[in-house]
Amino acid sequence: MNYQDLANLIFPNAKSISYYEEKYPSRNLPEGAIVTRFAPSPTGFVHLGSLYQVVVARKVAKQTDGVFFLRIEDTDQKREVENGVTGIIQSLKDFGLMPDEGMISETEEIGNYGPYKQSLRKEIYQAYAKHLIEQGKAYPCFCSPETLEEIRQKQESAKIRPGYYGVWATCRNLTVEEAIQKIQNGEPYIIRLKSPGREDRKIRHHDIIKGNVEFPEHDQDIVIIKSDGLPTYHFAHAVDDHLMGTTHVIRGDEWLSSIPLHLQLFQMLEWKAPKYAHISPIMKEDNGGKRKLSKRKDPEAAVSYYTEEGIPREAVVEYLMNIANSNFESWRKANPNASLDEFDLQLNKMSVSGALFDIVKILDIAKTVISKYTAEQVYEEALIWAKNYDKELEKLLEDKTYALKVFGIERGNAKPRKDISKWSDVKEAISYMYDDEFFKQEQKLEYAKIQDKEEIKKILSLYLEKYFAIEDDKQIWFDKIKDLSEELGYAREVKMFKQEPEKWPGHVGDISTVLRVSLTGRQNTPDLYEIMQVLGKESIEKRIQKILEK
RNA sequence: GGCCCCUUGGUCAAGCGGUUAAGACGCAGCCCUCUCAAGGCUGAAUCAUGGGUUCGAUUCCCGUAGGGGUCACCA
Repeated sequence: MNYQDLANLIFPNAKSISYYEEKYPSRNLPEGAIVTRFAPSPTGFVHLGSLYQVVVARKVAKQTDGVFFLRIEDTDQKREVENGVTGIIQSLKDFGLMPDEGMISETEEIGNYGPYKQSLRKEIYQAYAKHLIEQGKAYPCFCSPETLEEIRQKQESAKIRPGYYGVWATCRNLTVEEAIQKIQNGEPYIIRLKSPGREDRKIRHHDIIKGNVEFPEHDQDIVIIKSDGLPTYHFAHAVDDHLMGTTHVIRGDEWLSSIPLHLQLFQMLEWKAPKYAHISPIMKEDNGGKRKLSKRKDPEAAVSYYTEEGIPREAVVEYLMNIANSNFESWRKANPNASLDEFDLQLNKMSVSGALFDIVKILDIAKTVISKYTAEQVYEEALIWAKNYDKELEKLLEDKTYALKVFGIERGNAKPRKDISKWSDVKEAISYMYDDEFFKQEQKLEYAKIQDKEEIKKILSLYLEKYFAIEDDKQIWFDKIKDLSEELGYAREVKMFKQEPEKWPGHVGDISTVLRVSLTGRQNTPDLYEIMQVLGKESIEKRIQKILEK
């Protein structure tokens, strides 16, 4: 009886590993091409931190003519969520971050290195587990969860390192005969790695982001195949990333401490280990302290939050690029309209410590992003958002021709307006451009310097009678406002007024404010001339008339 | 608790033994032919702490404190 017999007894039907090595040959890619992946559990939920990993991983793959693929890690059936894969793929699609290879729907996939869903790869893992058993590098363990718990308690009370290792790993010393006997007796078991590591020795490793790190060798006999026959994360990682030709494992830094184990796994399987880049988490301020952005506590942790708020996805991606490489910001300033593809993202420039999440910064980026949109784009995006989240806005946008005029105000020029940072800002920003909405709130107009009702009426009626002509160009329009001011005894230039303020009751600005408030209900608006052009003669007269009548 | 990682303005950060310690967001002020957003200019604000090493430390080494991660048949 030898290891071979044991292996055959445990996995009688497993194929030889050479079958898989031939089936998945190494990729034929240009020198320096990076193969990366996103490997989430199918919970349907995509965390901002995951999106961050995707942005980074996909970018480095793309810029080296490599491959970015999506692998679903569903080896924990307890965590299985209905349509979990769909949710993930939808999020990637929303953000324009679809993978080159891997799962593309709940059941479909593309690429030659599949299946890309781990539960479908069961026999592959078993083949490799068998291979390890044959070499005496893995063994069946018959310890029950209760036994394991007892061991842990003994270790704890003795204040020694917990775990299944060294003298505590009783099953590693079972003879082949004993193991076979137990299996034939029907005792349940799992497969453990026979770790060759020693805790008193150190390993050194270079992580692309974290730099040089030193750890004790891994010496735990970790589980590689669970009682359900599926592999644990660690084993699946080694097998999959080897077979799928991953060159760079880019993942959250909660995995950093698994490095000794993962390196050991690759060594025992006699494979070249991939390079690792451990990304620092995105943090959140929590009364004084910092903590990881949390799915439970922070709505902004869910990628769906940005969709719901109407924050353009481009802005989120740009923000993430910003966190990834701080030189992105100056690149963007120098190349305001360049595609992200042109930016060269460097993994080794990524920060080693976690950045605090900054919604203000995202919003700042977002308003710049939106300012570059055409009126048509703003309309389309706002409408899509409105359909899902704001029926009133959807209704306002019904008249597309008019909406395009509204969105065209101060847009498309060299210094486009920057006052919308999310689609949920739109209704507030444009509502007064619609008569129905305007008249709803028109009764509570708040004027500024000039408050006197009669004076206001005087200004408005004179303007309407003598100075208002919709066909005026901007210069004439403004000159007329000045003339109006002068005729009413106000300073025609603000500067004149500032020099001798006692000489006048006010200046052009005060007069135009009266007009602005009367026409829009607000003291602050975009360019009044453009607003009036969009409003049109009829609406303007109606709005002013209403005030004069009161 | 063991092991590991981290620490520059309020926030993101550049820096890699000698600098007036960049830049961005935010904040304040000024300017910009009418308000606001934007833009331009100006300003306030930073090297956690104690020891070394060195002619000289933000930068290198050690300790301390603080923060984070990890110690499953979860990923």
